[in-house]
Amino acid sequence: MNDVSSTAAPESSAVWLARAGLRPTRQRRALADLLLAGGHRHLTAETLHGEALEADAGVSLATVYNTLKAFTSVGLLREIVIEPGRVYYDTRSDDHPHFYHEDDGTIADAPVGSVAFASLPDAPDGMEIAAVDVVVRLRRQAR
Amino acid sequence: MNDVSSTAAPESSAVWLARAGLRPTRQRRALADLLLAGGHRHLTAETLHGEALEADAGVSLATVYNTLKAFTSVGLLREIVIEPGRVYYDTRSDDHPHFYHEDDGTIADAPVGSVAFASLPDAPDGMEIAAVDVVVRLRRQAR
DNA sequence: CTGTGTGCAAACTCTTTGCATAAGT
DNA sequence: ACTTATGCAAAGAGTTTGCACACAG
Repeated sequence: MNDVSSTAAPESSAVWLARAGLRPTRQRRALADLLLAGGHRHLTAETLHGEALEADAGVSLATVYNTLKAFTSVGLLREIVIEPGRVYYDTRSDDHPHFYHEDDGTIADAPVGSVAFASLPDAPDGMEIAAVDVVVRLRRQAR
Repeated sequence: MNDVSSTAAPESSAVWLARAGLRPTRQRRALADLLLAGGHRHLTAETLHGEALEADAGVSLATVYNTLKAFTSVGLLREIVIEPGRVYYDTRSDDHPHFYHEDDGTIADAPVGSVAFASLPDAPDGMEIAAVDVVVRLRRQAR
């Protein structure tokens, strides 16, 4: 199924962690491997913990939370807040739009370049725009 | 300041409720009055409950939650999800962009028309775009 | 009257935290 | 060795829910 070993990895989890100045503990490497596997992903702490369990990574839920926060704070991940009471993490950390399927609560990247701004607001005095979150909410077409 | 009167006087909470087919109970009228006062607003259940207490409206927190949900489901309000674990309600229920001040967690409407899309993604097959949430995250300018 | 809305408190979900143990440098 | 990370379980925040009573139509 999903072989996590270094065959196709664009970059090893060790490098990924080292670059961010994070200690490459077993758990972090395991989580990083899971995160890096299969391209860009959107997942919750619970989801990742579930995957870690399946992969016999031996990582506690608390550590998953800690690690996701750590990864986010060094710019490796990005938080996505769409549903109340649930935080998604995106392995793509740049500013890009998302589809949100209201029916099943899943998140997906919108096609690259599909959202373009004709204009953006000026930031108020002394402020600057840190990011522009765009969520395209989708629902099943009424027919 | 903020000119609330578009053409007519701010409509009464009773009318507002009736139009939506909601029973005008004392609590709902009180909450609607608070919501309609002072133009468009962004608030949380806790905030509104606090205001209700100050106004001696005699409304429980549970009822505030129920009422906000009820108002939202009939299109009177709109949910805004920006911070994990906290839901904001917007008295403006149309699709419009927001400023989010990361420093203090406050929300404001971005100037009308300040955000315009040059392009929007096509909805996947069988789907349609229900809304496009745009949040411009602001932070204090680095100097 | 009849049914819907309200209030209280307990329950729930997701997330965070304290502290002892284990692992990295 | 010394420091930082991990794991467990308990605490915390925000929100939801069950049930008895009150009120609107």
